[in-house]
Amino acid sequence: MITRFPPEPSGYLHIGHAKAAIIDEEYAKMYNGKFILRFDDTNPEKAKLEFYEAIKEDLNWLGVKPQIIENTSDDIEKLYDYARKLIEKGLAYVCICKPETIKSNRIKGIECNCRASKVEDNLEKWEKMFKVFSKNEAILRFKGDMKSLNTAMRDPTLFRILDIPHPLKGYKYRVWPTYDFATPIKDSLDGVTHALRTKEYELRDELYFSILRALGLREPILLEFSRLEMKGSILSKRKIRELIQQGIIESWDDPRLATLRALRRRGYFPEAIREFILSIGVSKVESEPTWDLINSINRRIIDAKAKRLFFVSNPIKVKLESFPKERISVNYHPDRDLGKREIKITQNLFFEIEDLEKFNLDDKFRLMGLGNVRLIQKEDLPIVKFEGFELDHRLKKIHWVNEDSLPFEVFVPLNLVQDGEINRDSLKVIRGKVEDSIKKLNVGEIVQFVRFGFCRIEANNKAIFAHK
RNA sequence: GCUCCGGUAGUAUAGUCCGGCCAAGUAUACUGGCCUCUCGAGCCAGGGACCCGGGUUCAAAUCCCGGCCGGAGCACCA
Repeated sequence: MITRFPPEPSGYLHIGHAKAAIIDEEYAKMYNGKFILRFDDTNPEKAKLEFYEAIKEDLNWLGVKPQIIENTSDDIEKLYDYARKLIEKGLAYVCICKPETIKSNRIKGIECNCRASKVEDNLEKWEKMFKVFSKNEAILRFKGDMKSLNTAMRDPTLFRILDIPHPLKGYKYRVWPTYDFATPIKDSLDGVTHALRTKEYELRDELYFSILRALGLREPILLEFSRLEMKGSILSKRKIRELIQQGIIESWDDPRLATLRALRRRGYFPEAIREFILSIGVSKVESEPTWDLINSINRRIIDAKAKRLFFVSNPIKVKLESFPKERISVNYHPDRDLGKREIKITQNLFFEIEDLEKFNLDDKFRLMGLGNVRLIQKEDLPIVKFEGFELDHRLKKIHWVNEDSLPFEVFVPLNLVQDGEINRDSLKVIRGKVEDSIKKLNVGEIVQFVRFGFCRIEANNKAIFAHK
């Protein structure tokens, strides 16, 4: 079994691409086959050099490892040969009608005069496409069926003229094949046995096989699956570009997006993405999974690895009285041995104001890792008095930081789409103080801020929230 | 509009091809309880679904017909 993942190098990969790539790879693995990464770079107007590398990087991070990496643009000459064969067989013709005419004829199901021209004329015009004609003056079309109910069969375009440099080939070619022509031939030539693609291509199956049959080439098995949508997210390249232009989001790795780069920034593990994709499966059912599904998988994976740290939002200064020790030692994890950190007990501590407000004067509660305290003054500078170390499960427990704690920001991505509308306020910034042991951790580490959630450290003063 | 493809709990899926073991399994979410130095994890329990209508059959989530709803395609993009 040989499968292939054919992204166009015109943007960053998102979780929808991950679905295709992972399914392709898993199928090949299951049958001890091969998996090909093919850059579908037949449109020099869209392909950009940076994306070839970016896509490889992202796939590598995802843990998807192709055995073969190739570009459709490496085989343009072969595709020219097949085009010529088709013309010689009278199965393709050069159309010199105006684009508008072609369009309206297609809608009406009318054949144009070019379709009736002789093979020799077509061959001559085909040659002229390389030198004489310019863009929009001539295209090579497949002789399908202008009356077919399947509009993909109404003499689709096989080659068009594009006078723009290609990121890999420069000005070497100006006649470029379309997806509809390049894909079946490449698949067949590459030995692809099972070509998987998303549902919106279903109507093109007939064309795919017609081209292969016309050329006498081996026919792979075509399989389609539904496109992945995520609740509250935007995957469309076009729409993301608009959002960036409008300044609503910052970049392609904005944590509100579902690009692989964004997921990585938030602390999603590749294993979680894979498990999630496999749980979704390959059916044609249109579904819109919620983030809960992937979050719970990711949580299971990172729960064991994430150090627990105290981050206090909306801090309020509170005086601590009668504490007998100068420093305490607190484990990084409740049940895994991830080490511990020393915390200096300063005269004043900081609590979350929301926590403090819930307590009444004389209430007893516990400062996690430190001990039990009683609130003996609530106004002005609140004061708590130490009352002992012994654990009492009935006591409410809160987290806290000391005076050496550092200013810190957590970026919390919310749904970018809410009730069908773009939510402009979808990136919440929560400011607060974090214990200074954050300095010992590395950028990229996943932590759990106690009673807050899992976050990935982005800098020594900033983290991005993944999920609860 | 025409054509094609879908429709199982709130969400995502298993089961549909080859009808019976499905008074429908699992995950997630939710609710309650236990446990816990986190609002995290873990454990236990609970409610919750076969789009509708006909037909075939001893038997239908599964096969057939009709309808309804949803999505996609109709480019010199992929």
